[in-house]
Amino acid sequence: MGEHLENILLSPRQRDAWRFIRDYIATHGHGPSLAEIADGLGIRSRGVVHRHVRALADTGLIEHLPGRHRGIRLSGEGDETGTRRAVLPLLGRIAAGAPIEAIPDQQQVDLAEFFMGPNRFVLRVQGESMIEAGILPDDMVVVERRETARDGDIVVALIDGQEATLKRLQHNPDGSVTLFPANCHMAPMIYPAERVQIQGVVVGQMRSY
Amino acid sequence: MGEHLENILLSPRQRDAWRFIRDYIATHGHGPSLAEIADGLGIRSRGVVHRHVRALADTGLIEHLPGRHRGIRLSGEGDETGTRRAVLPLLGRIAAGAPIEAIPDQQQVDLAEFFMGPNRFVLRVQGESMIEAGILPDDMVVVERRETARDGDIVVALIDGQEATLKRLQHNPDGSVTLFPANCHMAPMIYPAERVQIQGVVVGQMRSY
DNA sequence: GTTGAAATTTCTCTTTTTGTTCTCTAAACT
DNA sequence: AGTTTAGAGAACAAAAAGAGAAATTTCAAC
Repeated sequence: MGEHLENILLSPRQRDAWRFIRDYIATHGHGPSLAEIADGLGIRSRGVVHRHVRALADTGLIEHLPGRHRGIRLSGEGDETGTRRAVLPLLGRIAAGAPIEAIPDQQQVDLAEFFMGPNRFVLRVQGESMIEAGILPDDMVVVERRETARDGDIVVALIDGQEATLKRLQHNPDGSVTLFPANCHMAPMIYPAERVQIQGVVVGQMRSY
Repeated sequence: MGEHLENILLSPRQRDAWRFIRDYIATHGHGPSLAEIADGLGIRSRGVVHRHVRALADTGLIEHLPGRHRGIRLSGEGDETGTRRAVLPLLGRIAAGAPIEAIPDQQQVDLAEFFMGPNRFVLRVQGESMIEAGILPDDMVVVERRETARDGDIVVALIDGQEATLKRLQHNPDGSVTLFPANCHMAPMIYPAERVQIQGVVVGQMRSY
């Protein structure tokens, strides 16, 4: 266990950098250059990035080999005692015709990366209106709070300020909107735009058996 | 020591602030700034918020690192480094007929609790064989490695040691097993037990839009 | 090896954001 | 009366973040 990472607190920007570095290493297999981090974060100055990197190294989150090109590595953070890093190995594709043990090159799926984001929340689904979109009763949907959505998005819509439903959205040329259920036994509903208030857009879905 | 008496010690406005901070950290992964809290509570003065925050810190509900930007974190949470707690607020049930903001008393969904467990891994789904069970192509399924399963379980099955598929399992009286696709365009398949090797049971499913 | 592009480090300076400390006001409650 | 809770707003201090440039080192091609 070693180092206590207790009293550290990353600033938002440092967290951005840390996220970028993690993703970069996961994708490329080696560390990013300062310029690449800068580019990834929309920073124009490598000096700024260097400051962030050093801050991250101070916390122990990364290992920083000074002077080396791409001298950034992730430092021992995988192996805590089975606690709650929401990470599962990704073994590959099912129906691919290979025994599972045989699949090499394990990636990892980070549930946090998969689902977390600003202004997101979870709703439990009631009813079968989206069943043909693979959203079953009692599933959980991850919703990002937003007031507008694009055609085809699955949205949480509030009708007349009263009834909240999960439907697929489409704007009509005449200004009205149509809410499509994904269920052939239910009819689409057309409303004037004023009566429909978008509360969020579905960005994820999960189910536990 | 005797500080679990939160509800008694907090003034109404302090409780508002406490709730806001909790939700903010849950969704954003880092603490709010005083201005953001002020905005969230409809307060125009950061000084007022500062007073509330300090009161909350005195009760021990939050930890307040003085001077630091966004230096608020939930006490007892040593993490918040880069390993975001995979936690989202659960707002309630959709199709329940209430505006989302109105739902009180937020629970939290911990993605780790939801999906993590021993011997679990993730597979990306290929093909439409389980589409009527709400498992679509490119979904991820969480599989728990197991060699036996019960009737009705969705299993990862290896046939003749060659082809891995996702099907619903049923044992037949004669010792054979039937693998049911959840797709009316595909036929169930019956195999002698020796040809079918269970590799795991689906315990979860997730999708990202 | 030598060389030169690419990368890292170290500066200084500026801007933006945030936190802290005031004083003053007002309502609600004892 | 006095006390508690709450808010507004101003003024200042400090932290965080960025720009840009110069100096230095690494590293790979030659």
